Amino acid sequence: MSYLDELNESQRVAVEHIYGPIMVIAGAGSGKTRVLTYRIAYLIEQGLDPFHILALTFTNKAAKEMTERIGQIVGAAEAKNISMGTFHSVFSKILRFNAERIGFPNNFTIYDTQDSKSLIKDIIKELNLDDKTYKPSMVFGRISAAKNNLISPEAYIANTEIELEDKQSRRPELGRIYQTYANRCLKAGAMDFDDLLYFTNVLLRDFPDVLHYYQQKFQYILVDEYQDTNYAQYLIVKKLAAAYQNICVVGDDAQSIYSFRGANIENILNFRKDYPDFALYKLEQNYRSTKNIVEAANSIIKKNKDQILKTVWTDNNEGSKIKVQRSLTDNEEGRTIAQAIFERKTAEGARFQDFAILYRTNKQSRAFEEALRKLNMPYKIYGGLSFYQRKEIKDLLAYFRLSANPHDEEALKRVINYPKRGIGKTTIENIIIAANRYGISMWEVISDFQSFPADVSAAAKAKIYEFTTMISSFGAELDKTDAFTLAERIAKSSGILRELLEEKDKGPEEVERFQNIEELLAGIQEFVRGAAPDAPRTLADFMMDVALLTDADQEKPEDRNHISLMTIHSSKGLEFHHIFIVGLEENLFPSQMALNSRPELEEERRLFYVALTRGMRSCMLSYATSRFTWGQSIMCEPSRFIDEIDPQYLQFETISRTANSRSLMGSGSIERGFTGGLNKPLGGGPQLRSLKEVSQNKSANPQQQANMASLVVGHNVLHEKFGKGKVLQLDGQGPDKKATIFFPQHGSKTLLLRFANLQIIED
DNA sequence: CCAGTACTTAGGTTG
DNA sequence: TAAGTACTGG
Repeated sequence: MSYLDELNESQRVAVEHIYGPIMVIAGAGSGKTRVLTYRIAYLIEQGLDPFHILALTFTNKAAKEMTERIGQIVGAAEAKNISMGTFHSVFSKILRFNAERIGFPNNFTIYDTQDSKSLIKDIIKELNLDDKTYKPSMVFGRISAAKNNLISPEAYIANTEIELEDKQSRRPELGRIYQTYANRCLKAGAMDFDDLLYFTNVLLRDFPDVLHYYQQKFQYILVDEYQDTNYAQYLIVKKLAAAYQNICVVGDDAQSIYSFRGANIENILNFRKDYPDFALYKLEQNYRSTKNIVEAANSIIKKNKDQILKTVWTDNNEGSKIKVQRSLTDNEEGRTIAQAIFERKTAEGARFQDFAILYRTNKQSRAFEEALRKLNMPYKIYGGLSFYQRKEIKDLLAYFRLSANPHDEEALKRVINYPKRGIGKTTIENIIIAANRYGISMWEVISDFQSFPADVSAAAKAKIYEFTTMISSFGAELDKTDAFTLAERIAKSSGILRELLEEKDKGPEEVERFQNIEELLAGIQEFVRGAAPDAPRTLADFMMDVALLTDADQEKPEDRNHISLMTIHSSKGLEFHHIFIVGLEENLFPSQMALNSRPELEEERRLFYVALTRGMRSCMLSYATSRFTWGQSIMCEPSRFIDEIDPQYLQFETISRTANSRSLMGSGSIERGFTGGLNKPLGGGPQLRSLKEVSQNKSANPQQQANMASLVVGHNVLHEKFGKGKVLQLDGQGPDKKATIFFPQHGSKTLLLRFANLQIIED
């Protein structure tokens, strides 16, 4: 089998060992995806029915990529039959098949986080609780944690330990909120993200025949990113694997970065207990990064106490050192990095997609966005507010949702008076009160005031009647009309399209909103077109997992020519030739909230490890000394993580040339040597001082080659003997790189940069 | 009931 | 800063 030759020894063993429980601990860049992919391909080539394979990934993107790669080996038709996807997407489908068993309609809605929080907020208000002690996001977090640990509302209330905990934090009503929330979701026929896992567990726990069915179906189970699974996920896998025990989990404890949403490293350790005769394989050879990057990353992860022993190494080149770049402000950081990318791209002929800017928080993207736009460089911001979370999209989707499931409370509240149709806040409140009193959904109240009297004026009732009639008429079309036709009709007759059309000439934002709606409709059209002619796709089909989609899923290969901007979290699993890890400041990265406990700080460190190991060839670390936060500029100290890297892998740059070079003797970037003494343990004050000393150190220790990497055609340079000149041409790579330079006094010269000792001059 | 305005308060990562 | 909320006057 040819593809097996592409594997190293440990990879190959992990692929060919197909029976029984196995765990693969895979270091960063060690070919983990390759092992998973080939393992599945191998299973199929051994004659195994793809229908019996369950492969769980962490992101939709990973699943899609894997399906494609497997398709290339065994054929797309076969690959399609594998149950592959995120926990959420795979099990939401299973839940739809079996929804009635657990009291849900099979067309249940999936509430996204926004929906959940908005409902919780309403509940807090309805229960007359103080919204400062009960902040929706905090309450949501508690409920989420409970579900991830499979604690039902009843169990939550009955649990004396939790009760005590909540009393001590002066939030004794959390249990009641949880119970109300769960009840309202049930009435609305809605599940939130955590419910998808929670109710899968309930389903497999309470219905042995269902469990048996899926145990037989999924005889071979693979789980990617096992270190990031939470208890609910762990238990699902454990139950499904119980019959055949053909389970393969792949993970890297050093890259566990999701404990905030319940991920549990214990799952890796538990594996040993659940399957005592398991086989353990370690993938330790890194194929992705330079020695410098691998070793720098090793030097930092070493500081963590909790980890499984492994030695990641590489055969790759030494590579250049990791540059540390200081800027004065966050905006200047943006310009500096944009400039650095521009220069490197020109010098090396790199492509835009070779670059990524990685940050801790989404809001940091702005400065880079602006700087890149000014330099006319294409970029794409991943994450942040996704397409499906935009207001106008959510509004239209709410109509779709209501058509499929009119009990969907959040959707109803969202659009019952949008566009404006004279149904006011009081009316809505009174409907909710009535619904709660009768223990039914809002929809049941408004569609039958006769049976369920509510304190609603006759005028309002008339308007509501129009509304319910409209929604019902949409609902009646669901099975008869294809998704696109119906979607378009809804957009029109709901009044949303008209509303947006009217506002269109107000400004560019309004235009964009309108275009977004058009884009959504176009997407639905494509969805319909992709269907087999005998099985037209309905809007309900489209809505099935739209809540689980993210923007990354839409990306097409042809529009990859851009610099990527994303959080480190979303960069997991990706790789780029050149990465820029920015905002390396205390209180930002590591995050302020993580400074209180060792485990949290270690998670931040793992996050930094993940960031570093995304880089294939080069890496730059950047920080600013001041940053705009909440409308004011605050001073920042460099992150402790910079100090924690063994300094032999680092190279310190001075202040960026964009804004400050002029004040520095009129000459551009000046390399300063690093004199050491930075490798002290934690503590901010002294760090800052020593970094300042470094940048003001006049006894230069030139690292000219690195500096010259940024040299581009058109630059003005200064030469010791020939004076000022202009770069006309660049040839050769690495140490052999040479430049043809025109010197007004001496004519054109071709010089090896290694020896030329040039300085770049601004303008 | 609605629209416009003044005021408050965030703070983080994802399916 | 920016978004979301509360209040006020029509």
